[in-house]
Amino acid sequence: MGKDAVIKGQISNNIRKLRFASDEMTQKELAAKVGVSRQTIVAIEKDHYPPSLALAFMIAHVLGEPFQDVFSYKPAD
Amino acid sequence: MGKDAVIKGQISNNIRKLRFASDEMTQKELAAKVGVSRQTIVAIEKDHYPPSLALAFMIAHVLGEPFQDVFSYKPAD
DNA sequence: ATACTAAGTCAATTATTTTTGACACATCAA
DNA sequence: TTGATGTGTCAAAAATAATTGACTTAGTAT
Repeated sequence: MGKDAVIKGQISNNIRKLRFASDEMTQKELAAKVGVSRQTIVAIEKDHYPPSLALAFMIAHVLGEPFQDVFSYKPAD
Repeated sequence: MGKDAVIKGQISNNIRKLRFASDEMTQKELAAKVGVSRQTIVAIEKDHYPPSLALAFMIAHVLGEPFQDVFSYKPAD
């Protein structure tokens, strides 16, 4: 019931950094390229909730970075 | 409306193989270790739907394999 | 034959992710 | 000032992931 999703372990991402590294790509452009709404990109960048696995893969692909350079996971235990 | 999820690009996984490689771990055991139901593991192994990003990370972690050795993505374009 | 384990399936429900549309705010250019 | 762009936020709805419980099938053991 919390506003933000709680995960076992912690997922983080570098989308924002990599977006700027990738010719200053805007949220809107990234959203269009991966086929989701701009709000979805905002939410993911700000860790309001994690992307689906498919979306995570597409984002890494569009940013031209290996998956593990975009998303990382730190186990709880 | 389709029974199985359709993704842009193709996600596949080696959970089943790695489960056996990991001391013949059963679906039930894997489910318990990652904290989901057995049916969820069945569904993911059989590609009925993809796991959430968090679950994907936890599965890789429990199987003791790098993420990219468990899940792979083949872009549509 | 009976029982147990592993795996698969189905339906119905709950939880989470994603969408749309609207609005706000700051920066920059005309 | 006016307009455009980039970002952030909210609420309601739609789509998808995950749950529970029940049932089936195959293999293997007692």
